Amino acid sequence: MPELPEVETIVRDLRPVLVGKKIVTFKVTKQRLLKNPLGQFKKFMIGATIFSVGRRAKLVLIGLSSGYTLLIHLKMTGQLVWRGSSGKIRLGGHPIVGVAAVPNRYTYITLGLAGGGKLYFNDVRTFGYFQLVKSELLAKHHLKFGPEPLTKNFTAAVLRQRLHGHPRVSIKAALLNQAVLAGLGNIYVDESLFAAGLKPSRRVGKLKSAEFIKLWSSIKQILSQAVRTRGTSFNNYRDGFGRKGTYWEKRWVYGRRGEPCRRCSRPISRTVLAGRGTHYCSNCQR
DNA sequence: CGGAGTGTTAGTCG
DNA sequence: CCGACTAACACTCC
Repeated sequence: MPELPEVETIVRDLRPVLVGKKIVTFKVTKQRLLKNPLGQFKKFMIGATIFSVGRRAKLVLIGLSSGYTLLIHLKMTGQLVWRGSSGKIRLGGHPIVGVAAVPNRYTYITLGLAGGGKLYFNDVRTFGYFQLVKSELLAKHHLKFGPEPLTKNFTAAVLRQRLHGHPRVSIKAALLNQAVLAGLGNIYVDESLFAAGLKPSRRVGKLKSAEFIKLWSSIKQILSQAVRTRGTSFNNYRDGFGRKGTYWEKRWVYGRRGEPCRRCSRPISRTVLAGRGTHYCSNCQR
Protein backbone atom coordinates (compact mmCIF):
# COMPACT_ATOMS: atom_id res chain seq x y z
CA MET A 1 0.00 0.00 0.00
CA PRO A 2 2.26 2.71 1.16
CA GLU A 3 3.52 5.43 -1.11
CA LEU A 4 4.24 8.95 0.06
CA PRO A 5 0.65 9.91 1.04
CA GLU A 6 0.07 6.73 3.02
CA VAL A 7 3.40 6.91 4.86
CA GLU A 8 2.75 10.58 5.59
CA THR A 9 -0.65 9.68 7.02
CA ILE A 10 0.82 6.94 9.18
CA VAL A 11 3.53 9.28 10.47
CA ARG A 12 1.04 12.01 11.35
CA ASP A 13 -1.16 9.54 13.19
CA LEU A 14 1.62 7.92 15.15
CA ARG A 15 3.64 11.02 16.03
CA PRO A 16 1.41 12.29 18.85
CA VAL A 17 1.29 8.95 20.63
CA LEU A 18 4.96 8.03 20.24
CA VAL A 19 6.91 11.23 20.83
CA GLY A 20 8.21 11.41 24.38
CA LYS A 21 7.72 7.70 25.05
CA LYS A 22 10.54 5.51 26.31
CA ILE A 23 11.15 2.11 24.73
CA VAL A 24 11.31 -0.64 27.34
CA THR A 25 11.13 -3.86 25.32
CA PHE A 26 12.01 -4.96 21.79
CA LYS A 27 10.77 -8.33 20.57
CA VAL A 28 11.37 -9.88 17.15
CA THR A 29 10.08 -13.18 15.82
CA LYS A 30 11.51 -12.87 12.30
CA GLN A 31 15.09 -11.67 12.34
CA ARG A 32 15.22 -11.42 8.56
CA LEU A 33 13.33 -8.14 8.89
CA LEU A 34 16.24 -6.56 10.79
CA LYS A 35 19.02 -4.92 8.78
CA ASN A 36 21.38 -4.70 11.76
CA PRO A 37 22.30 -7.36 14.33
CA LEU A 38 19.64 -7.91 16.98
CA GLY A 39 22.13 -6.87 19.67
CA GLN A 40 22.38 -3.41 18.16
CA PHE A 41 18.64 -2.95 18.24
CA LYS A 42 18.50 -3.96 21.88
CA LYS A 43 21.44 -1.75 22.78
CA PHE A 44 20.30 1.43 21.08
CA MET A 45 16.54 1.09 21.42
CA ILE A 46 15.82 -0.29 24.84
CA GLY A 47 16.01 2.60 27.29
CA ALA A 48 15.96 5.20 24.52
CA THR A 49 13.27 7.86 24.28
CA ILE A 50 11.50 8.63 20.99
CA PHE A 51 11.91 12.32 20.24
CA SER A 52 10.73 12.49 16.64
CA VAL A 53 8.56 10.64 14.12
CA GLY A 54 9.08 11.68 10.53
CA ARG A 55 9.21 10.61 6.91
CA ARG A 56 11.71 10.67 4.07
CA ALA A 57 10.61 9.16 0.74
CA LYS A 58 8.58 6.10 1.81
CA LEU A 59 10.55 5.55 5.01
CA VAL A 60 9.20 6.12 8.52
CA LEU A 61 11.93 7.73 10.65
CA ILE A 62 11.89 7.39 14.41
CA GLY A 63 14.49 9.57 16.13
CA LEU A 64 15.90 8.10 19.34
CA SER A 65 17.72 9.67 22.27
CA SER A 66 20.50 7.09 21.85
CA GLY A 67 21.80 8.98 18.82
CA TYR A 68 20.29 6.52 16.39
CA THR A 69 17.33 6.79 14.07
CA LEU A 70 15.10 3.83 13.39
CA LEU A 71 14.17 3.51 9.71
CA ILE A 72 11.06 1.48 8.95
CA HIS A 73 10.19 0.51 5.39
CA LEU A 74 6.71 -0.97 4.97
CA LYS A 75 7.36 -2.13 1.37
CA MET A 76 4.18 -3.74 0.00
CA THR A 77 2.29 -4.97 3.03
CA GLY A 78 3.94 -3.60 6.16
CA GLN A 79 1.70 -2.15 8.84
CA LEU A 80 2.35 -0.27 12.07
CA VAL A 81 -0.21 -0.55 14.83
CA TRP A 82 -0.03 1.27 18.11
CA ARG A 83 -2.11 0.12 21.03
CA GLY A 84 -2.18 2.20 24.18
CA SER A 85 -2.57 0.79 27.65
CA SER A 86 -6.27 1.66 27.50
CA GLY A 87 -6.63 -0.55 24.43
CA LYS A 88 -6.99 2.31 21.96
CA ILE A 89 -5.55 1.50 18.56
CA ARG A 90 -3.95 3.59 15.86
CA LEU A 91 -2.60 1.98 12.76
CA GLY A 92 -1.25 2.64 9.36
CA GLY A 93 -0.47 0.48 6.40
CA HIS A 94 -1.89 -2.43 4.58
CA PRO A 95 -5.18 -3.70 5.89
CA ILE A 96 -5.23 -7.37 6.66
CA VAL A 97 -8.62 -8.70 5.79
CA GLY A 98 -10.27 -10.39 8.69
CA VAL A 99 -7.37 -9.70 11.04
CA ALA A 100 -8.20 -6.77 13.25
CA ALA A 101 -6.54 -7.77 16.50
CA VAL A 102 -2.92 -7.25 17.41
CA PRO A 103 -0.69 -9.05 17.84
CA ASN A 104 -1.67 -11.56 15.17
CA ARG A 105 -0.01 -14.18 12.97
CA TYR A 106 1.63 -11.44 10.89
CA THR A 107 3.07 -9.52 13.83
CA TYR A 108 6.85 -9.91 13.71
CA ILE A 109 8.21 -7.01 15.74
CA THR A 110 6.86 -5.50 18.95
CA LEU A 111 8.10 -2.39 20.75
CA GLY A 112 7.01 -2.06 24.36
CA LEU A 113 6.73 1.53 25.58
CA ALA A 114 6.83 2.92 29.08
CA GLY A 115 3.26 3.39 30.27
CA GLY A 116 2.07 0.15 28.72
CA GLY A 117 1.60 1.12 25.06
CA LYS A 118 2.89 -1.13 22.31
CA LEU A 119 3.89 -0.59 18.71
CA TYR A 120 3.39 -3.64 16.50
CA PHE A 121 4.89 -4.23 13.07
CA ASN A 122 2.81 -6.61 10.93
CA ASP A 123 3.77 -7.68 7.43
CA VAL A 124 2.03 -10.37 5.39
CA ARG A 125 4.67 -10.61 2.67
CA THR A 126 7.60 -9.79 4.96
CA PHE A 127 9.40 -7.51 2.52
CA GLY A 128 9.54 -4.64 5.01
CA TYR A 129 12.49 -3.92 7.26
CA PHE A 130 13.80 -2.15 10.37
CA GLN A 131 17.18 -0.46 10.15
CA LEU A 132 19.19 1.56 12.65
CA VAL A 133 21.28 4.41 11.33
CA LYS A 134 23.40 6.80 13.39
CA SER A 135 21.43 10.03 13.34
CA GLU A 136 24.52 12.01 12.38
CA LEU A 137 24.82 9.85 9.24
CA LEU A 138 21.18 10.25 8.27
CA ALA A 139 21.76 13.12 5.84
CA LYS A 140 24.33 11.05 4.03
CA HIS A 141 22.01 8.06 3.94
CA HIS A 142 19.29 10.21 2.41
CA LEU A 143 21.50 11.45 -0.40
CA LYS A 144 20.36 8.52 -2.49
CA PHE A 145 16.84 9.96 -2.62
CA GLY A 146 15.60 12.64 -4.97
CA PRO A 147 13.71 15.70 -3.70
CA GLU A 148 10.50 15.58 -1.70
CA PRO A 149 7.71 16.55 -4.09
CA LEU A 150 5.58 18.35 -1.51
CA THR A 151 8.25 20.78 -0.33
CA LYS A 152 8.78 24.35 -1.51
CA ASN A 153 12.17 23.43 -2.96
CA PHE A 154 10.48 21.21 -5.50
CA THR A 155 10.01 23.49 -8.48
CA ALA A 156 9.33 22.66 -12.11
CA ALA A 157 12.97 23.47 -12.82
CA VAL A 158 14.07 20.95 -10.18
CA LEU A 159 11.86 18.24 -11.68
CA ARG A 160 13.26 18.93 -15.11
CA GLN A 161 16.82 18.88 -13.83
CA ARG A 162 16.25 15.57 -11.97
CA LEU A 163 14.77 13.96 -15.08
CA HIS A 164 17.45 15.38 -17.29
CA GLY A 165 19.92 12.64 -16.46
CA HIS A 166 17.58 9.95 -17.81
CA PRO A 167 16.63 11.06 -21.32
CA ARG A 168 15.94 7.64 -22.81
CA VAL A 169 13.92 6.20 -19.95
CA SER A 170 10.14 6.09 -20.06
CA ILE A 171 8.61 8.82 -17.94
CA LYS A 172 6.91 6.15 -15.82
CA ALA A 173 10.16 4.32 -15.01
CA ALA A 174 11.88 7.62 -14.27
CA LEU A 175 9.18 8.73 -11.82
CA LEU A 176 9.27 5.37 -10.04
CA ASN A 177 12.99 5.84 -9.51
CA GLN A 178 13.38 7.11 -5.93
CA ALA A 179 16.73 8.65 -6.83
CA VAL A 180 14.97 10.92 -9.32
CA LEU A 181 12.05 11.90 -7.10
CA ALA A 182 11.18 10.54 -3.66
CA GLY A 183 7.87 9.03 -2.71
CA LEU A 184 5.96 8.19 -5.88
CA GLY A 185 4.86 4.59 -6.40
CA ASN A 186 2.79 2.75 -8.94
CA ILE A 187 -0.58 4.27 -8.11
CA TYR A 188 0.43 7.92 -7.98
CA VAL A 189 2.69 7.71 -11.02
CA ASP A 190 -0.24 6.46 -13.10
CA GLU A 191 -2.52 9.09 -11.59
CA SER A 192 -0.03 11.93 -12.09
CA LEU A 193 0.62 10.95 -15.70
CA PHE A 194 -3.09 10.93 -16.41
CA ALA A 195 -3.46 14.36 -14.83
CA ALA A 196 -0.55 15.59 -16.95
CA GLY A 197 -1.97 14.05 -20.14
CA LEU A 198 1.22 12.08 -20.74
CA LYS A 199 1.47 8.47 -21.94
CA PRO A 200 3.54 6.45 -19.44
CA SER A 201 5.79 5.19 -22.24
CA ARG A 202 6.87 8.66 -23.36
CA ARG A 203 10.67 9.08 -23.29
CA VAL A 204 11.86 11.71 -20.86
CA GLY A 205 14.10 13.32 -23.46
CA LYS A 206 11.15 13.96 -25.76
CA LEU A 207 9.13 15.97 -23.27
CA LYS A 208 8.58 19.62 -24.07
CA SER A 209 9.03 22.43 -21.63
CA ALA A 210 5.30 22.92 -21.16
CA GLU A 211 4.91 19.20 -20.47
CA PHE A 212 7.47 19.30 -17.64
CA ILE A 213 5.53 22.11 -16.06
CA LYS A 214 2.21 20.32 -16.45
CA LEU A 215 3.72 17.14 -15.01
CA TRP A 216 5.19 19.06 -12.09
CA SER A 217 1.87 20.65 -11.18
CA SER A 218 0.05 17.34 -11.67
CA ILE A 219 2.37 15.48 -9.28
CA LYS A 220 1.91 18.14 -6.63
CA GLN A 221 -1.83 18.27 -7.11
CA ILE A 222 -2.32 14.48 -7.02
CA LEU A 223 -0.06 13.94 -4.03
CA SER A 224 -1.49 16.75 -1.97
CA GLN A 225 -5.02 15.58 -2.70
CA ALA A 226 -4.01 12.06 -1.65
CA VAL A 227 -2.51 13.33 1.60
CA ARG A 228 -5.67 15.32 2.28
CA THR A 229 -7.79 12.20 1.75
CA ARG A 230 -5.41 10.15 3.92
CA GLY A 231 -4.10 8.03 1.08
CA THR A 232 -5.39 5.09 -0.85
CA SER A 233 -6.74 1.98 0.75
CA PHE A 234 -7.67 -1.28 -0.83
CA ASN A 235 -10.17 -3.51 0.90
CA ASN A 236 -11.67 -2.39 4.17
CA TYR A 237 -8.84 -0.44 5.68
CA ARG A 238 -9.71 1.87 8.51
CA ASP A 239 -7.29 3.97 10.47
CA GLY A 240 -7.17 4.29 14.21
CA PHE A 241 -9.77 7.03 14.16
CA GLY A 242 -12.27 4.89 12.26
CA ARG A 243 -11.67 6.80 9.04
CA LYS A 244 -10.87 5.40 5.63
CA GLY A 245 -8.25 6.60 3.22
CA THR A 246 -10.50 7.78 0.42
CA TYR A 247 -8.18 8.61 -2.48
CA TRP A 248 -9.21 5.26 -3.97
CA GLU A 249 -12.63 6.70 -4.76
CA LYS A 250 -11.06 9.71 -6.47
CA ARG A 251 -8.65 7.84 -8.70
CA TRP A 252 -8.73 8.43 -12.44
CA VAL A 253 -7.02 5.38 -13.96
CA TYR A 254 -5.31 3.06 -11.48
CA GLY A 255 -7.13 -0.26 -11.30
CA ARG A 256 -9.77 0.90 -13.79
CA ARG A 257 -8.85 -1.33 -16.70
CA GLY A 258 -11.70 -1.46 -19.19
CA GLU A 259 -13.81 1.08 -17.31
CA PRO A 260 -14.78 4.27 -19.15
CA CYS A 261 -12.33 7.13 -18.78
CA ARG A 262 -13.79 9.73 -16.41
CA ARG A 263 -12.80 12.45 -18.87
CA CYS A 264 -13.57 11.05 -22.34
CA SER A 265 -15.48 7.79 -21.67
CA ARG A 266 -13.17 5.57 -23.70
CA PRO A 267 -11.96 2.44 -21.96
CA ILE A 268 -8.88 2.66 -19.74
CA SER A 269 -5.95 0.61 -21.05
CA ARG A 270 -3.63 -1.57 -19.05
CA THR A 271 -0.14 -2.63 -20.10
CA VAL A 272 3.04 -3.65 -18.32
CA LEU A 273 5.80 -1.06 -18.21
CA ALA A 274 8.90 -1.06 -16.05
CA GLY A 275 7.61 -4.37 -14.72
CA ARG A 276 4.48 -2.78 -13.29
CA GLY A 277 0.83 -2.81 -14.19
CA THR A 278 0.29 0.49 -15.98
CA HIS A 279 -3.05 2.21 -16.46
CA TYR A 280 -3.77 5.06 -18.83
CA CYS A 281 -6.25 6.54 -21.30
CA SER A 282 -4.91 6.27 -24.84
CA ASN A 283 -7.12 9.18 -25.86
CA CYS A 284 -6.40 11.66 -23.04
CA GLN A 285 -2.72 10.82 -22.69
CA ARG A 286 -0.27 11.44 -25.53
C1' DC B 1 -6.81 -26.22 -9.04
C1' DG B 2 -3.76 -23.04 -11.78
C1' DG B 3 -2.31 -18.74 -13.18
C1' DA B 4 -2.29 -13.84 -12.90
C1' DG B 5 -1.90 -10.11 -10.14
C1' DT B 6 -0.65 -7.18 -5.84
C1' DG B 7 1.17 -0.98 -2.92
C1' DT B 8 8.59 -1.94 -3.25
C1' DT B 9 13.14 -2.34 -4.28
C1' DA B 10 17.64 -4.51 -5.22
C1' DG B 11 19.86 -7.15 -8.24
C1' DT B 12 21.18 -9.77 -12.70
C1' DC B 13 21.45 -10.23 -17.56
C1' DG B 14 21.65 -9.00 -22.33
C1' DC C 1 23.32 3.33 -19.61
C1' DC C 2 18.83 0.92 -19.86
C1' DG C 3 14.99 -2.00 -19.81
C1' DA C 4 13.28 -6.51 -19.10
C1' DC C 5 13.04 -9.71 -15.84
C1' DT C 6 13.42 -11.98 -11.28
C1' DA C 7 13.49 -12.65 -6.46
C1' DA C 8 12.14 -11.75 -1.77
C1' DC C 9 6.86 -13.81 0.19
C1' DA C 10 1.91 -14.60 1.09
C1' DC C 11 -2.29 -14.08 -0.34
C1' DT C 12 -6.65 -12.92 -3.33
C1' DC C 13 -9.15 -13.18 -7.42
C1' DC C 14 -10.95 -15.25 -11.53
